[in-house]
Amino acid sequence: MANTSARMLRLLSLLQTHRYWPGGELADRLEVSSRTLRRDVDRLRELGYPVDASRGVAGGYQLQAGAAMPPLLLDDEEAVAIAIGLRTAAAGAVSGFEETSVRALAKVIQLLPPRLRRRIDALQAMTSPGVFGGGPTLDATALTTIAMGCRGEERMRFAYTAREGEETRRHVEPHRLVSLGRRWYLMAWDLERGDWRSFRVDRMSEPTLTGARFRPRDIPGGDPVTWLRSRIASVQTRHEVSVLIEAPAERLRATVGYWGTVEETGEASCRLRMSVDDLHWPVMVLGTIAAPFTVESPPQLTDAVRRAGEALLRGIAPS
Amino acid sequence: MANTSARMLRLLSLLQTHRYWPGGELADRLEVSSRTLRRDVDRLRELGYPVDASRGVAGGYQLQAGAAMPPLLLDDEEAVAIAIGLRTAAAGAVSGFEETSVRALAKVIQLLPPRLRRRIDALQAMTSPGVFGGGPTLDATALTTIAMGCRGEERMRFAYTAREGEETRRHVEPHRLVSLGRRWYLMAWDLERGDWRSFRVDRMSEPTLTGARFRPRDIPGGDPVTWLRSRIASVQTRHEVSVLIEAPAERLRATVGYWGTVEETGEASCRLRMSVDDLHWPVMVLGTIAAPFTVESPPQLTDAVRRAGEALLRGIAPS
DNA sequence: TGGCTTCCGGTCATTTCCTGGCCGCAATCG
DNA sequence: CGATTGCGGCCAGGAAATGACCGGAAGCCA
Repeated sequence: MANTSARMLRLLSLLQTHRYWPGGELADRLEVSSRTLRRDVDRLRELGYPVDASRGVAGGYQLQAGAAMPPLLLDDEEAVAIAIGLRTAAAGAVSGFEETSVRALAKVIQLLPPRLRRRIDALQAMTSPGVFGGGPTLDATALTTIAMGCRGEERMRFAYTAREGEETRRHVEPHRLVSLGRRWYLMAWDLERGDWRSFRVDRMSEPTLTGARFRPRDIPGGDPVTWLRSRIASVQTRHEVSVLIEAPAERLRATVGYWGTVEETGEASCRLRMSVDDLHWPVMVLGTIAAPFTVESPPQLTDAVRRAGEALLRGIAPS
Repeated sequence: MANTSARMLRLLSLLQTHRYWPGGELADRLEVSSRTLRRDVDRLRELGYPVDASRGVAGGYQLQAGAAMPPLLLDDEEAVAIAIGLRTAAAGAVSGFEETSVRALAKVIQLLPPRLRRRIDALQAMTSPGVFGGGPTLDATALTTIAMGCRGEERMRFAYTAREGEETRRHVEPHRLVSLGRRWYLMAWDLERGDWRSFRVDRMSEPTLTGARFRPRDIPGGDPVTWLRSRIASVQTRHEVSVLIEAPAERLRATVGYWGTVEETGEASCRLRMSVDDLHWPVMVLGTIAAPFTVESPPQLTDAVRRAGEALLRGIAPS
């Protein structure tokens, strides 16, 4: 019953946009009798989406949060907002959520009407490259293309610039996209070489889906992340930063927020700990709080602080 | 037909997770004959969701992007990722999208099963407070609550600390949430005062929905943004930053990305322009690039640079 | 080229269930 | 107390969904 299904979706959509709807109005909009509307509401409830009803003079229906996420019916604006949000999250704005975001993004992008997709691509430049991002700027479109390949089990072609600089053309079955350190890696079965390979996404160019599907192979060892770690020579150097600061912990927390932990060490002093790839970041924090501090570790941070401080003072010196 | 509708949703869900599905498998999962499956696919097409079918030995069905966004059927992970992404976007990670993101977020949050909502709340602290955020930390939960009030046309109560510091309790009909400058404002009809009022969200505390609905009133002048602008005395002071830097434009672009514009002024020099609320940000850029520079404007930036530079050097001096 | 797989859509008999109308009932508000 | 609004049982007519069967077409492979 195409009619019924469509009507149910419209009903869901209505219930999702406004919070309350009087039954009469819903029945009106859906062009059914109020008896049928009641039955539709029942059907939604049977599907597990709790529709709350209140009686009385200002009664109405309301969709509540239930055990499962109902199908999200989005208008253009919302769809774009979601895509944009996922893209910034995928770009590393919320650490730990890069992979999940990319997967969700691939799904959304794939379903997004072309006109909306264009709107999002037009904002391409806005995907601020990680803000002092450790790595090179990453093309969000490429990332989603690859994610779509993994999701859809579809073969891909791309050009790859190896570490040594030579460029090769590849034809692979993409399996997993993994974010390690600050970099994205694709784990794939190389069709020409007949073996598993890992590729750094920032070294791939023009990834395209060929449209040919494949049956996923068993991943050696079962876990792509451990497999990747074992393959990747260049382990990201991370710095464990620890600095004593003579300022109340409160003030510091307001500045660094999530990006570090602040322990109170005294009434007006605290220790800041961060784990970063790039020392610029703690340097900036220190430059901002304008309070006396002592670097505990790592030693390189002292150098970085000195360089930044000198660079700043040199800039304002009359030249 | 609860059965049919539910099946259509399941079909949509299946088509959204993997990219290709052989017809037989779909029919199997949905426990219908393959003829019925074909009819279901047709129904989806009639609803405007283009389902692509390919024949031949590895044929199958595939949901394509169409004219309208299909109902998104999300699993837990995806729903959380979307909520997280929207929250960071609402917090200002993508300028210009704050309001849209908040609206979409309100919708998602409202439908999110409690267990997922808890997961997101647990990440509350991660909404890094704007990264040196110009304003005070904003409670994302409060923001969503207010947005839900606007969306659902539901009255709200909250405590409000006026500029002068006195705290009052308010009872309002929330109409619009607007992000102006770096601040959020609620435009609402104050029930006790019987007039329109604007409230700064960061001055509201414990906003709660009362559950009572209201009919939206006509907004004076029609446009909430112009209305708000006319009411708000405190225009956010923005700094127009301009700095000459002796480094290739390329290098700078990689650092500042979207957050500023870089003009080439010579082979190895360029001008950086930014428009910011908070001078810490350009200071950090300057400290990072480690290249000679000259501040053109604003004058306050010179002071800020000096303060930061001195603070940094003082910190590493043996004390 | 032939064979295999897979999707396509027409037809038909059967069964399901959707719909609207009618009713008495219950909850809520003023 | 009365008005409003949702709730759900019952009924009858009719629409539609389903499964089975079919010949056909398109793509892939040897």
